[in-house]
Amino acid sequence: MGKKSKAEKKAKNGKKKEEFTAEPHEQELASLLVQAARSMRTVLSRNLVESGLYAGQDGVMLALAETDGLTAGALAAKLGVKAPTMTRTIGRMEAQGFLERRPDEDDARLTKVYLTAPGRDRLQTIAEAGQHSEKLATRGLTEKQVRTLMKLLRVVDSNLQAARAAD
Amino acid sequence: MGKKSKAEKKAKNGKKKEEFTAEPHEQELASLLVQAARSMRTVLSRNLVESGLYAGQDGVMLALAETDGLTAGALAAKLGVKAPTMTRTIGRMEAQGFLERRPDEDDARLTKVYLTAPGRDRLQTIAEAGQHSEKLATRGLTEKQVRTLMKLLRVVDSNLQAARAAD
DNA sequence: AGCGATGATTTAAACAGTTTAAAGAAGGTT
DNA sequence: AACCTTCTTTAAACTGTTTAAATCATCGCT
Repeated sequence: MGKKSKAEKKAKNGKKKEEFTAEPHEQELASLLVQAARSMRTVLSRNLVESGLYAGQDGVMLALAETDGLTAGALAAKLGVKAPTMTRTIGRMEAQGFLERRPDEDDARLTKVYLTAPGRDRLQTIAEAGQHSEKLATRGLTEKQVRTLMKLLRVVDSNLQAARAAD
Repeated sequence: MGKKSKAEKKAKNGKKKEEFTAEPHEQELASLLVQAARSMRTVLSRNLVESGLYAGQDGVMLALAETDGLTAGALAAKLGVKAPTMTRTIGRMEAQGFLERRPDEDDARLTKVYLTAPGRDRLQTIAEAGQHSEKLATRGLTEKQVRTLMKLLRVVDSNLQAARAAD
């Protein structure tokens, strides 16, 4: 790959600043978690793209699959994002035809969100994409380790959401 | 909170679509991981903002703290993003004065990235922000559980990066 | 009944993060 | 010298995210 030949000539640099070079650097949980999730998003996206969704939208679909007719605010809270974020996401997904907004009949301040028939058709694909990603991600782990990981992640997520809430 | 009073009148809706309402929904690893990371990003951002950084930039700083003078490509690979993403991130951080680009002396195709003095000054703050976020995130977990979590996350990340690479 | 407070949603504006595809620049090879 | 390869950057097009302000409906109180 024609790079080694140059690497050797590199001893003359003379700009070493090792007084600040950190030790092998104990990797932090924060970076690690964010990075693992970045990888997951990418892989998941690749598996979701065939259904016309992006990673991040699947959470909305799954939440509605469980409880159809959630309000925008409830969805935002459930996914841990702010209301305007959810408004935009819902808007995009509505434009794609996966869900629809209907005002609540009793309290017109509320907007409830429902899966459309085409949206419901995607649920299976979404579930499969998630499972496939999970399979790739957990290669070499035992089922018990996977359960442990999920349990720990749930604790971490719950802790962090609590910390966020304490604004 | 004046919402309960309305919730009761809601039995008449008549638009139930329970034929598709999923069971309590076994939460997937994929969603869980992505969501936990979203929370982490938010909390970490809050702790980083005082140093003028955004979550995601800290990874670049830490990588350079360990090995100053990495190439743009090496940074991208290390953080698991594509080259143009890294170009943009580096550009922003250079504009903020935390790092600088210098062409390699021997191979002008290579751009090496170095921490500036102000950048190096931030390292301590960044480390503290990470530690603080970690502390919040792991409340109620034993040290051993945290180590387990990190070990499992490393496996997952490594698996996923391998899967991504197999383009 | 009307009016002001409350609450939910949306708009607007401003960033960061990401990707793919294409263009540029420099090296190495024949 | 011409060509192919490698690394970086540009360009274009998205999604995700936030804060602050605007909109609008309901609720509670006088």
